[in-house]
Amino acid sequence: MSHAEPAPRSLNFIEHVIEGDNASGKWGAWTRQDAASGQDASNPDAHAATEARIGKPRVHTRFPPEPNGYLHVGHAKSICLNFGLARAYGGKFNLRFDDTNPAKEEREYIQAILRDVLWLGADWSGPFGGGLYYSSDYFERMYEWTRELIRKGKAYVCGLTADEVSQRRGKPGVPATSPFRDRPAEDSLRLLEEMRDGKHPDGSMTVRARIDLGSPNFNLRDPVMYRILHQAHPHAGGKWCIYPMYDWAHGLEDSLEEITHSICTLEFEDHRPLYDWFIDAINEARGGAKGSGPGAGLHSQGSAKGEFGPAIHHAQQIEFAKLIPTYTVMSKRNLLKLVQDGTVKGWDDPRMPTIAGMRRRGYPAESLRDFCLGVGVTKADSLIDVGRLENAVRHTLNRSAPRVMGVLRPLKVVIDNWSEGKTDELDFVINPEDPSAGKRKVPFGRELFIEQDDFMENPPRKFFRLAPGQEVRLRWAYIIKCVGVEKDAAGSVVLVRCTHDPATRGGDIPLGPDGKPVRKVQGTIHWVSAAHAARARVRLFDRLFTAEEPGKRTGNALDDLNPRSLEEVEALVDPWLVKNAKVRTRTPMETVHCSSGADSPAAKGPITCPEPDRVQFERLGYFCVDPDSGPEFGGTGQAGMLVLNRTVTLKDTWARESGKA
RNA sequence: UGGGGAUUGGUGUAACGGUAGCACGGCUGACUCUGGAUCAGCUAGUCUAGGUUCGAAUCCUAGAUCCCCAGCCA
Repeated sequence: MSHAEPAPRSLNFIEHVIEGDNASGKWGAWTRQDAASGQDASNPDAHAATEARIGKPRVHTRFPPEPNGYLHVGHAKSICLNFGLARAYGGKFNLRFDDTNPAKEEREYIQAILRDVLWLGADWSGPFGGGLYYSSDYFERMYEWTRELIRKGKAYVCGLTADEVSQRRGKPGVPATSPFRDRPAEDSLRLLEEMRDGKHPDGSMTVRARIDLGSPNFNLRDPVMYRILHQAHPHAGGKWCIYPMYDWAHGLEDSLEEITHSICTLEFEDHRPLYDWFIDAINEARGGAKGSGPGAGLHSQGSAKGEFGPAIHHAQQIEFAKLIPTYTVMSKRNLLKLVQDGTVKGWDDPRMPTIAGMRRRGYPAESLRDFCLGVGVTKADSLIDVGRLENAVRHTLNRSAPRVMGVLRPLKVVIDNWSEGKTDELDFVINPEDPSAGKRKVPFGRELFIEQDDFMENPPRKFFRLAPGQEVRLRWAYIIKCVGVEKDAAGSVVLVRCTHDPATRGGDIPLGPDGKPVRKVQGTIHWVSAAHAARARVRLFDRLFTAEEPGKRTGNALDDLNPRSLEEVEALVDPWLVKNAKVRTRTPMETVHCSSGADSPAAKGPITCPEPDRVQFERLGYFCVDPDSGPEFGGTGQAGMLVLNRTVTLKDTWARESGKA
């Protein structure tokens, strides 16, 4: 063992389960037919992945969002996990809308979710994609299965109202009750049909599973399978007025899609016995092997066996702890409230922890993926320092973002020994981390602006910036020396007079006879030329909440809102931005394989996504173009207006140190 | 009080009876035309009490603490 082997990445507990399943052959192997279904056949990469898949152990995951809001960073973790597993094991990943409750769901959310999932790179019809599905496309089958369970004596139509069910729920040790539990199957079958036909009002009756009214697990106390809801559905339209409950539907969806590993969050752990019960109940008196392996799924054509047909597929559910970052709220209820209250300007407000918000804020998809990968997967509740997400963003952007100079809070500087009207063109390194990015020119003149923070009349020790009598380097320009200040009536410095050293053009200090620089200048500050600078409206964001865990104190997260989460300043920026920066419209994917064909909102055209250009303002942070900018910047705002978002600051050890003092 | 989960440095996460490791943060220092980046070093941990064992984060017993569940939400 003389040479170092690259350490294999340690597996998380879900990967251990999968590797165990693969070793034992639990889920069988991909067949030729199975391996390609759900994918875009015209994609050559998909074809290659399909060929590679045939014969390998099946790993099929899914991400099942309800379209009742925008996706947030917690969903991003689930997407990365599920898609990442499919890719790592050469399997497939489905996107499935869990659209069982039309009261809360909207088409706008469907579109937003498609955009966000694709933006993150979880391409459901690409090489590792299994297609796009809607639970509502399965309603007919679920209805048939419901009839089957009634016929088997495992379900019944219950005439209790919601309040009555609640009153009769029982307590630990005290069983629930229902007077309708022994209703004859023929009666239930007839009532179910009437429910479907719209003959009964909302809330008047439900279909319930006959399981165990005394179970210590309340999910098993005859849970509701169907409720009446006379409401149009964003995907199914007006076809239904009864809708399946999530608990009844979810395992069936996984079954139909032949999902192997159904990954969800911890709160569904004690629903698992219910899902298992439903599948077992359907498989009772059916043929074929129960419990595992492909059954009567969407893509297989198993021959009918047993009274009710072949056994259906039974996915394995695995639960993990959801992602909770500090200083943010994750519940859709709270996020929706922020939007409806007008606390933020919409689901994609850059302060929101939504994927759309983070994209608009300037976070690259790659950073989100790195972050999600980095936090790991376990069953232990964990609070993730949101600074970790910000670090991931800095890490990506440091390598990729072009540098530019801009002054947020301008202070005027006049170079006394620079002649009026004279302009110099200086070389500016576009990205020191990426020499291939090259150089460009930046204009310099007699009047400049620097950052107010970069000048102090009475500086503390170790203030390596501009101060009376002190020298500083202007980035890529000249060494200047402060020779005087002018103040307004209130005594504030409004203008700094300096001289420049012509021998330091480009920012280099001349070398002495010994080959060493003749003097040392500690500080370098950024600047813009007053005659050339462009104006920009810059939005500076702070955390939306002031508490690590919003709502921990009072129970209401909104009590911890940060009243100063947004500040807007008029900045002066490098004119280069005006010609080069914009919000670009990307088309992440042209074709979409979908269970419901041309009826799907997704099938109505390519999915487009705004992707803002990002830059680093040297010494300040990363910024991106906001769509509130004018049309010339790819936005929808007032013509000529450039609006920038501060994505994240640079690490600032000076601010921390000087703050301590 | 019934049921279901969880507990390893400040934070996140490995180790599956055999040297408690990694990442982030923090602290030093080097380097630097961004007080950025980069590089090097340091820092600090098995919830508690018993038990089994040559050996326990890991197995057993008892306890503590935290999270989830009693929607016709998902």
